[in-house]
Amino acid sequence: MAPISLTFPDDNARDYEAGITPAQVAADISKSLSKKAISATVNGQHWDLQWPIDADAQIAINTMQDEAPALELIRHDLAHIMARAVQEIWPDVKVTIGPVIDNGWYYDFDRAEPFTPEDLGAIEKKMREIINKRDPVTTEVWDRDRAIKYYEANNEPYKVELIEAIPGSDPIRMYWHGHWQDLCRGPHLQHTGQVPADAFKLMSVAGAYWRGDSSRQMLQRIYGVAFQNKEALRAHLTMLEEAAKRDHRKLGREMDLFHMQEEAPGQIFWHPNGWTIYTQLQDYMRRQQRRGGYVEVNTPQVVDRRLWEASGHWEKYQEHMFIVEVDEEHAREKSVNALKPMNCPGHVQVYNQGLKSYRDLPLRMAEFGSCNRYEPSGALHGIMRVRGFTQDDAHIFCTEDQIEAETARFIDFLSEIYRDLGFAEFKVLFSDRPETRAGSDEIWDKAENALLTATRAAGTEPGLNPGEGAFYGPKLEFVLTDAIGRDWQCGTLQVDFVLPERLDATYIGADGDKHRPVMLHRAVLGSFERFIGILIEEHAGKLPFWLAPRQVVVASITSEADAYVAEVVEALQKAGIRAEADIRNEKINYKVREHSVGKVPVILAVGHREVEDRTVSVRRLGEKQTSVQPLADIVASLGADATPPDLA
RNA sequence: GCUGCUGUAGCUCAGAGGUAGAGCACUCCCUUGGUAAGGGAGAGGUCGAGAGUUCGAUUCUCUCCAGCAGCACCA
Repeated sequence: MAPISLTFPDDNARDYEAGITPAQVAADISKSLSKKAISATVNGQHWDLQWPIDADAQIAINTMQDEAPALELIRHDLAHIMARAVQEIWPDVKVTIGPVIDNGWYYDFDRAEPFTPEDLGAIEKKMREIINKRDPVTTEVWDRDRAIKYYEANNEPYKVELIEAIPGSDPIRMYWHGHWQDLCRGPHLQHTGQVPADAFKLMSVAGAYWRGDSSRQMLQRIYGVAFQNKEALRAHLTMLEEAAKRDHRKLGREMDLFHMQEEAPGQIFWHPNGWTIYTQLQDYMRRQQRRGGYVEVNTPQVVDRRLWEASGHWEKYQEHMFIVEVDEEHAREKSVNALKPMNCPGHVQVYNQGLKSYRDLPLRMAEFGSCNRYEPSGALHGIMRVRGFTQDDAHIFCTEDQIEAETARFIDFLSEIYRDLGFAEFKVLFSDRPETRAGSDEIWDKAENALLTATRAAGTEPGLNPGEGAFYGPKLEFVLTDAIGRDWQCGTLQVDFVLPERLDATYIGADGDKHRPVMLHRAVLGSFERFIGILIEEHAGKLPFWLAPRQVVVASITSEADAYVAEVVEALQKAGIRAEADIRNEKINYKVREHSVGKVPVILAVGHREVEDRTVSVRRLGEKQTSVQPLADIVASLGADATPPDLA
């Protein structure tokens, strides 16, 4: 074999025979490294200690001190160890796939009986036994037919299907954890004992479709989390507990913001407190939109099917629409209507009134559009995914040449609003052309380039969602994250070549001929409902002062202060502050606790001293310290705090 | 929509084949208390809905509805 040169992170190089494995390299360096090694990084690629190296390369030997490879291996080996444990307990269970995910892994199984929470305990116990056995991990590359025959003989049809899907040029890699075998691309640890036995936990079982296809077998997926040590696991579990306290459904109850009930699934009963947030946000958005060059319109809720047929919704979206048929006896006309699931067709109707000139473009038409969509029952989630919601929707009618400038303008617009609302960071995703689509490649090129160029010009490199664009055009998604790390699309910008055509929108160009405008569908918040949900979770209920539904509670310490409490409340209200009195016959401790739990940002306590001095004792949410201030001062400073960011 | 789990007082939850309990919240009384729960009394439930088994069902079975987790969906 020809010698090869391996270069280490310290830039020293050593010569080895081609085909040498990192395990041998580690052994060559030192006995202790050989024991501690978990994997290698070869030319930037994560490399199993058993894989041969055939050419000159950069190499680093990883140990448990190297966080990224360590975590990947711990989680990946645990996926295999869990699958082995399951098959040792229930030999007839069929195994499928088990990848590493954020914080842990999952593995999908085909088993007739459901896994119970008690089963999870039994599996965990078995996993620890396997870890304690310190079984060696070994790997071989097999011939494709041999691997298929092997799995057919072992009655593992899912593995056969996986192999059939592996491209012909790729090796079929087999792994063994002790006697237990799995198809896997690797890499893995040296032996099961390298996995920390006290730093993982099985979390839950849920259904998952085989290969993510809802027309296929539903499997049982077991989720686990794992870390490098017990402390990190504990920290993660604590974080989950803390996140649960920020859940908008819980805070919505505690802060008396809204409720939902069986009779109206996926729809929200807003309480006075919640509706205050909603209207504050809407007022703010309305001001921003005016400033941003939008005109505001409003369009009908219940619309004859003819329009939905023309727009294409009847064909493509009907299963998500609430269809309204009036009882024939009462119907004036026997039409079939649908509640609008989107505002776009309505906006085109407004656009189509009167001839438009190229001088009218870009025309930015906004609506706080109430939409109803029959979302699948399993998709509903608090106020974040609902069946009745209001979008801060707008459609920009423009020419192809204006797409880029309008996109840039929109990203600026959205960024400022997100910043005002406390979201300095957000993800941007770019979805390009799907396989089935309308419009020529030429026009797609143009639209995709416009979106990308404008996004990059705004200083953001979007993530790519390949092939996930709508059939009518590419899109940008602006994604925010909830308390437990689930992503929610809020803002969006979508180019649409199709709807103007279908609904015959035109403008007269400088040449005197009719032309088709392009439509940009765009939303900043997405929907008020979802955005408020995110806002609550982001702030753990402690909303910025200007959005807080109850900004100030003035609490009496003694009933002799009642008259002064009323005076303070009135002064605050005159300054535009949402203030209320609490003169109940309760101790100040009780009142402070109750309003703190209710996330009221400022509590003003008044007793004899304050009445005497015409002051208030100020306590801000989350602070133990109080300060005494003259009434006039606090009215002025809270009045300033209450000013929305765009008016400050 | 699919898989699994759950549904008892306004909230958080306990309970059992013989028609229900706690804490908090609520109402009243006592208490006027200085920054996260003062004391006492009282009221409050068709045990998610319907059907079946049973002498008897809130408890067991089935169907439906809703919620939760995940998957699929998300113009």
